[in-house]
Amino acid sequence: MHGRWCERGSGKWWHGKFRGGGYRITMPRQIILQVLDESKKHLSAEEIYLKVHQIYPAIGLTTVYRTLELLVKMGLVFKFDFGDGRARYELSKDDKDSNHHHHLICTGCGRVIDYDDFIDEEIELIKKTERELSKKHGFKIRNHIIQFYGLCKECNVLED
Amino acid sequence: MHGRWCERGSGKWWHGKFRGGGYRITMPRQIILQVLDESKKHLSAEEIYLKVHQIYPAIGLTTVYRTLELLVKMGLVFKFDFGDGRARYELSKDDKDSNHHHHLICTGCGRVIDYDDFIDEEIELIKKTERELSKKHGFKIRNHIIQFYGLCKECNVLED
DNA sequence: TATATTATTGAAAATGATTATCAATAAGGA
DNA sequence: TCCTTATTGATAATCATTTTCAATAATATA
Repeated sequence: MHGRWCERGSGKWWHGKFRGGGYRITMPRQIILQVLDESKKHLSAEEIYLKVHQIYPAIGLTTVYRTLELLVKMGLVFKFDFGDGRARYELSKDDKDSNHHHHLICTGCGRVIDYDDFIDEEIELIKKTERELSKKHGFKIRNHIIQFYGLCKECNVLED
Repeated sequence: MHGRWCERGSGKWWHGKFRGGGYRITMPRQIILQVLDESKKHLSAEEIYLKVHQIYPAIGLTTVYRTLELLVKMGLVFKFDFGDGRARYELSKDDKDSNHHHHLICTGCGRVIDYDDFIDEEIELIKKTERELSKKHGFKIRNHIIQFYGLCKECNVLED
């Protein structure tokens, strides 16, 4: 259960981040976050717009883009690119690495497979690498992308 | 030394791949590959076009795009996206993992740092992961992207 | 080597995702 | 409730990448 998007008073986990940044809590922003929260998949701006539009038709595509940009800047949302010309967005609740995953992309048909059955090793290594890079280059690392590219079973057959 | 792009007879390492695929070896393609070969950095289509244009002004931007697309399809070139709205291209000579590297990207100013001083573990783990994914999902993995996102030293200071 | 076939090319137009503009609206503080 | 100003939505503008199509040039063939 995710709770109603319109709960009074209490406010959502992200309300503080908004207020702290001087950003207002508006209907479009609430709905866009709701949509992102309810769909675990990486949606394109247009897909988000369509879902948002079903809940609250008055919201325009421009606002969706603007809000996503803001959310990315705030670190609440992560923006991916799978090479098909449109960006994908995903809520980046880094609470205990839940729902975190990497991607396996078929360059033949564009299919994207999420995988999250990392070996613990992988997570350990990422953390270690982050620490090293952070130290060496003075970066404050916030996120990472790991994507493997190749041909899926079907596309493999068609190949040469 | 890279040799002249126009060597006779002998032909370049990629001639076979072209002939085998039924693709013709043309001047634009030779020059584009030359430019990619001489510049180790990830260039955008426009940047490639400008360099190509200096060598052989008759080549148009369209051809650059088309050729890059072909090279990517053939697996000779790899296409990256750093989130600034334009794709980057890099020769993917997978000869002994030379020149292979990962990226560290500043979401503040867009700066991109390559790093290739992997921990041995890192390479091992990637290979292992590739094997596992390959087996589990039936993919024939050809390449991967690993990118860390964060704020560089300068942008870090400006932040909140 | 000359010729036929057809992949490739370049210029210009089209596309499609994303961004800027600007007047109207609504959040949140006073 | 009123005021200030962030936010919004419709439209137009951008800008990277694709498509179109007639002209050209790389190979195969004679």
